[in-house]
Amino acid sequence: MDAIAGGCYIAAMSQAPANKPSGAYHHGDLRAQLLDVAARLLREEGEEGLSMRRLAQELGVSRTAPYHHFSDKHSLLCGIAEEGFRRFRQVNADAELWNVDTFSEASLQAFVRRYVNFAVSNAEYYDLMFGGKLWKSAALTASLKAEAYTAFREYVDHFRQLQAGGIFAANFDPLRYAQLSWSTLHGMSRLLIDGIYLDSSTVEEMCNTAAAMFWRQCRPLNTSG
Amino acid sequence: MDAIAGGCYIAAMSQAPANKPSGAYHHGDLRAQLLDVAARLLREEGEEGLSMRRLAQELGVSRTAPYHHFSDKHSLLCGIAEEGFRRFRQVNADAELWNVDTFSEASLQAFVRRYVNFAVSNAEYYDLMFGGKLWKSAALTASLKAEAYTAFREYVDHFRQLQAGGIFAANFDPLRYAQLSWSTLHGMSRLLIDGIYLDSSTVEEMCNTAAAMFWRQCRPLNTSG
DNA sequence: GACGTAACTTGACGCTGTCCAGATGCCAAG
DNA sequence: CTTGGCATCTGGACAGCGTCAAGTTACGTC
Repeated sequence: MDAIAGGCYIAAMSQAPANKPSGAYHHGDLRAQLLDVAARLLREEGEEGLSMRRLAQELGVSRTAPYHHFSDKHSLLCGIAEEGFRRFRQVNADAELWNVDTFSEASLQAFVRRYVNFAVSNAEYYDLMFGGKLWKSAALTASLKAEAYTAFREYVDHFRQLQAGGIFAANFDPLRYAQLSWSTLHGMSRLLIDGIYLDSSTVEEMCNTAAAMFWRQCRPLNTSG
Repeated sequence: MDAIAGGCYIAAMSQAPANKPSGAYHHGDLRAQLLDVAARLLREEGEEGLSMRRLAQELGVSRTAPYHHFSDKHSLLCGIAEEGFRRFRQVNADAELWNVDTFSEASLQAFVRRYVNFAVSNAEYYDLMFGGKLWKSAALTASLKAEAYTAFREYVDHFRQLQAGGIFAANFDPLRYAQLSWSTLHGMSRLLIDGIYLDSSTVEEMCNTAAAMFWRQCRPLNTSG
């Protein structure tokens, strides 16, 4: 018992050691591992597969050890969501996609596919990032709130910049457009994740149809009234 | 105790008595009341406010009494969802809305508003009807499955009939269109319910924008290519 | 009045999140 | 080297959960 608990028997050095400001004491970066294993449990067995006790057991520590890194289960979930937003950045990140000069229906298509693909293949994060479980609780971690707002602001900003570039109709409202298109993306993702669209073979076609709809919606009308 | 539990002291006759095949024995239609109170608990305190034990206590019966009407908690939730679909019917029901001769952007507007309004003001039902909690479990009640598929088929059929009426573009795919528009409706509803769109004062405007987008999407293009 | 059966109760089991009081082991100051 | 402080970790305990098994009540029907 002493021999096991005593040393840093789990390699915490495989990644850059300067990455973790205060990890690697007894167990070796337990906090990061809690987040990882928790996400894995969520992915593999769903919401009910994750319990604080089992999480601890999975990592070979006592039931209450996780509480020294997360004040409660809610705060652990916030931590997972935060990690999700960190991964989510790359969906919005590709500057070329939102380039004013090259922006086209194909750009929208690529973006829609990216978004839905992220949501589906990171469902365990997506659920927490944009699900009522955390948001309805009204007690989001400050850092999580910041991540979330940043993500949405970036999304809206893309449309603002495109409009500033003059490629949208004059009465185009970037904020409204962002909300609406995000609703569609979110709805598609949710229905896919939740298994309500059983037939996921048509996902690509649906993404293209969505992109076509977005494209049509953001260009000037050909007829008036 | 005997006096209370003995008689049908709760009026089960206020509705048509033929409605319930096997209710009103000791407690007086416990099954229906379980569904009602469970929905109320969900509405008032969220998912975590509903437990089988508390539900029983709330109705003044023993912990396990509910298990004689629902085999487990999952099946109770299915029952609630089913009731939700029963209430949902009126959203799709208005035949005038889908009348081929009078169909217009205003019809879509009215429908979108109806859908979102139903979702938001029946959130406790909506969550179960279209949420992963039940659908991912892959063990839906047969009756619930039937209700759900009927609801979606009716929705798609509206668009099929409109296309048969010749008011859509020839290459218009009713199924794809139904999936996509439903995604948008579902996404808006979820974001509102989950408190991610904090500003619900712009809901009406968003609904109108969505209807405009749907309308634009289902009419023939003015330009080709 | 007797009986079958639906409705209900009580006790128990293992699980959960979390509080609490202590134990352990590292780092830095004396 | 010793000492103290502190982050980390531990085990016990408590209330609550879903649910199973066995027993009890009360009704409708013969």
